[in-house]
Amino acid sequence: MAAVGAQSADRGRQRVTTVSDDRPIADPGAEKPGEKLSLGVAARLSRYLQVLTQARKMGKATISSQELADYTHVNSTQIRRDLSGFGKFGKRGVGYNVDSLVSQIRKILRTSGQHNIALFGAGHLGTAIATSDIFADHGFRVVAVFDSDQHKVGTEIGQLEVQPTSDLRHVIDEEDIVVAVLAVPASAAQELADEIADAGVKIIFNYSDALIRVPPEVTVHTSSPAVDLLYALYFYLT
Amino acid sequence: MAAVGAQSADRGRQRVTTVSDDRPIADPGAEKPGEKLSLGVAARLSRYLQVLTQARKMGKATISSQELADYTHVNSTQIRRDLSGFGKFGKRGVGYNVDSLVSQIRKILRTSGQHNIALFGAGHLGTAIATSDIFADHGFRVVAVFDSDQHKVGTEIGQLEVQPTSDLRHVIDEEDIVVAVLAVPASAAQELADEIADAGVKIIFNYSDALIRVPPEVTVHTSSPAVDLLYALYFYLT
DNA sequence: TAGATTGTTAATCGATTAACAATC
DNA sequence: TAGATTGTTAATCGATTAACAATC
Repeated sequence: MAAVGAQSADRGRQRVTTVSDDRPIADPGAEKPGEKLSLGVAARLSRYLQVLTQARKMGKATISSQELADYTHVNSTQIRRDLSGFGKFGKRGVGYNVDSLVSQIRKILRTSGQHNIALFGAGHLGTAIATSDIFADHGFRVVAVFDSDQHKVGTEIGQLEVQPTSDLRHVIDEEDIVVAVLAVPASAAQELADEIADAGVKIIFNYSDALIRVPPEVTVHTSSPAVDLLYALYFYLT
Repeated sequence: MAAVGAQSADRGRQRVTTVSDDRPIADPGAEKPGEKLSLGVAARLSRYLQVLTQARKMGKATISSQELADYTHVNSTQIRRDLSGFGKFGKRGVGYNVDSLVSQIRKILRTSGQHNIALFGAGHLGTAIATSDIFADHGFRVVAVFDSDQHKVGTEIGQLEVQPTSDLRHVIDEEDIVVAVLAVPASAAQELADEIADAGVKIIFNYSDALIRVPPEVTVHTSSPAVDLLYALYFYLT
């Protein structure tokens, strides 16, 4: 798993271990819609979703747990087990319908809706992000691009006009933005993160290599492709 | 967790549990240098390395397991446990020396050396990658940039001249390249991956949203920030 | 039907964590 | 010293997987 920087968000998720709990004992294997997923299950479901989305884009109608296993490197038994906890989504002898599995998993992850994101930094990386559809494919819409460079403010990226960073508070409020993507130099990251967190954003996706401190209610996910590579390399070298 | 193609790499690492084994009983907790790390341990060590590298860059001399836990969202006990399996790297009452922990983990992951990587695609994303030091900080050096667009060939990105994709075989051979980074459109990804795999590259880091099929000896890691976001969002929404 | 693939069980193994003595 | 933090234990919990009946 790409060390997804989201071991995070583990707070308040203590599992009930004592019997003194007053709720009925959960039917094992049948996940309750109200129950929180474990970190591992949520991570794997996300991963299935990634491959399914790609597969759908390429016109694939059905996919077997074995194919999914080939692409995700998750054991096929575990995939079937993960899915069967939420319903019987597959057809024996055939596999899973790609379209319907995508929407099932989205429902489980409660991310069926659209989410607005704000992008900070209109350099090469910011431009690449704003003009690609990697976010759009998963229900995220870049609704604002900010840059602190006066020369970039007012220029267009994709279909968006670059706005001055000083306007962030207003825009975040107006557009109901929960996610911010940071494509800025490391030197600017912490100060910007402070402002963004203060403006009410809950998830910061950090592409800089700065260590960012945020209040406990905010989650930072730092992208680090080089570390993912190190991890992959380890298994190649050994 | 980053599910890089290595679920299968877990073999031969069975813990000695019965006494009927003819080898001496392993000192539990002291990992053998010849033993392969489990997927989880390797992923977490990579993650520690990421934070440590950032911390070092910011001039931090020592770090406690609790601080590391705050940044990585891995339990502090587990961090100490992971590390103590390889030696006593910390100082009680003080913490871990950042510099020395970086080199210890690199040693454990066997990625202390320099690795040459080839970048495919000289668009915005490719340019962002080539001009950043995210890879350089972890011992990866971009030694070649390729693009199939004749207009881009010959131009300079960072300190590298863009080369025609048709030269890839020669360059990969010459420069001993094991890792390829794909920053190309999805439509070009599979064909390019075929050529790259055929030229002997073992790890492909895919930034496109194409599903890529490769021979078994090659590992594909597909970056998907949107899915990482979905995952983070799940824990925010619940 | 025959072949393929799911859904599920049962057993094992590894991950996780609280707690605390050791010690800087 | 007193406070802080590591290293380690012991117990529990969840993840993993082979195997196979069910069934499309």
